[in-house]
Amino acid sequence: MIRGDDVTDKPVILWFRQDLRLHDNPALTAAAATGAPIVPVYVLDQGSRVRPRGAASLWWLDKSLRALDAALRDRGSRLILRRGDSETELRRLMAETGADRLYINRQWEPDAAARDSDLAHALKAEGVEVKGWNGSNLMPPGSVLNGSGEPYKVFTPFSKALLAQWTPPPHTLGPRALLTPEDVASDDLDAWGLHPARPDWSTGFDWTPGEAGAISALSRFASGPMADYADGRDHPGRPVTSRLSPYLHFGEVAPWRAVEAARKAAADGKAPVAQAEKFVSEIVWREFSAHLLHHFPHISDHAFRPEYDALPWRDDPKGLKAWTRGLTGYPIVDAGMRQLWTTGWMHNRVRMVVASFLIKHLLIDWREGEKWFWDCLVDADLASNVQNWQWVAGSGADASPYFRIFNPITQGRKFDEDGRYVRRWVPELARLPDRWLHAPWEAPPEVLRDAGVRLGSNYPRPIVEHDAARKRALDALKSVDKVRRDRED
DNA sequence: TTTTGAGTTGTTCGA
DNA sequence: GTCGAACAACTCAAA
Repeated sequence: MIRGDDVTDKPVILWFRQDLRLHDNPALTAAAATGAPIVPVYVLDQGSRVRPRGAASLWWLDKSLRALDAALRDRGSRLILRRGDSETELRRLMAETGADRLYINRQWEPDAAARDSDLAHALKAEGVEVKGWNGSNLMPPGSVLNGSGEPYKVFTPFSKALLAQWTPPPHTLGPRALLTPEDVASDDLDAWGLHPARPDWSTGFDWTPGEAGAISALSRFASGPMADYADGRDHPGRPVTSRLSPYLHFGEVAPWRAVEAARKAAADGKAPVAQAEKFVSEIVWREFSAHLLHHFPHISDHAFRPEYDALPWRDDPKGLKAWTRGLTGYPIVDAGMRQLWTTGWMHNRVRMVVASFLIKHLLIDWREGEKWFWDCLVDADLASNVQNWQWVAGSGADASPYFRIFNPITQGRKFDEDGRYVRRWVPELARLPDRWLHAPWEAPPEVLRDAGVRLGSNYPRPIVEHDAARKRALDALKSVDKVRRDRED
């Protein structure tokens, strides 16, 4: 047989986006199976078609791209970096390399999906083969529907339906070797300046981005802390959460690997089934968020329940600033906001408390908080961020009822009962006895003095009073409820 | 079509 | 200190 100038020798472009891993990567597996040379590329596109990444997210991306490049080099390949408009850069790369195939793991966020769809149509019309796989979710968003063919709006039935339909995909190992053309130009990652300088605010970021870090975080979690997950996950001072969220966001581990690890730990007797399934349930919440954003794209910047967009939000720049800086005078809130700023992450329980405080105690639009989280979180994920903020606001699908207003004092006493969390992140209160730690303004003067706390001087007095703020929020939220009832009359 | 049961994470009040 | 009820009905999903 004469091969001649076989078209299969033209390279395949493997466009990495939120799938920065070599194992369990469907697009990579398919690309390797073609036997053709592969051009792995990441395009940094901070343009207008999708929401630009925030600063903490870019910090993570920087390290993750380095890890991916190193893993590819171990296999004789390397990561090609380009910056600019995705379509322009991919067309340029295809022209340079003669590639006529583009393989991707699909992105499900509506804006990214629309961009990809436009790109695929345009390229296909020019004879380019464009293929996509699902590499980021247990089930592709849009594929789980109720008996009437409608999207679920309640978590529990969604979860049951998803887990009933889902079957774990087989493992695929990353290829041992990848052939990549030598002469393809790449940007210099250092020149992208993704790591902060002047000042470097990331010195407290305690993370190992990349696939190896993801696998080790998962196995560490599954072999220990997961056994106490259902209860322990609520206590921010205990190291019981998986801390897998940024790895999942960037696709450094497939979510099905996390589910599999949980179930294997349960089968091996390392964790009770109920504890492992609680963790699986959190993975399914991630699915639910993606599913909701897919079906209801407007929720990225509007309430799922439209009447909530009419809430009489307060314009309060001083309150917002105090919240972002961790200077509200409520220790559990301040601890959370400082953990976020310092480490790029916040414990889930505390995320609810600080979100409830911003929305309900300060009556500030949830979108302000969502924006701040977007910029500060290494795990910033559009679907999850928006869904969770709307859950707290009460404006989302299957959301918290409007009269549920977290009491930051009670939450602190209940979930940070030994004060470990507050003392770590609000050191100026560290010497206060447990009894007063979550409400320092109630402490007798001599207790404050002995602990070195000077309210209004080295730690703020509460910027709002809980009872009054709670009543104000209830009134405002009732007015929303009235809007809805009036409209229905 | 109608009915029925259920619904992530809370707080406050009064007995 | 502990407990149940109220908060406020509503929407969803499935039988």
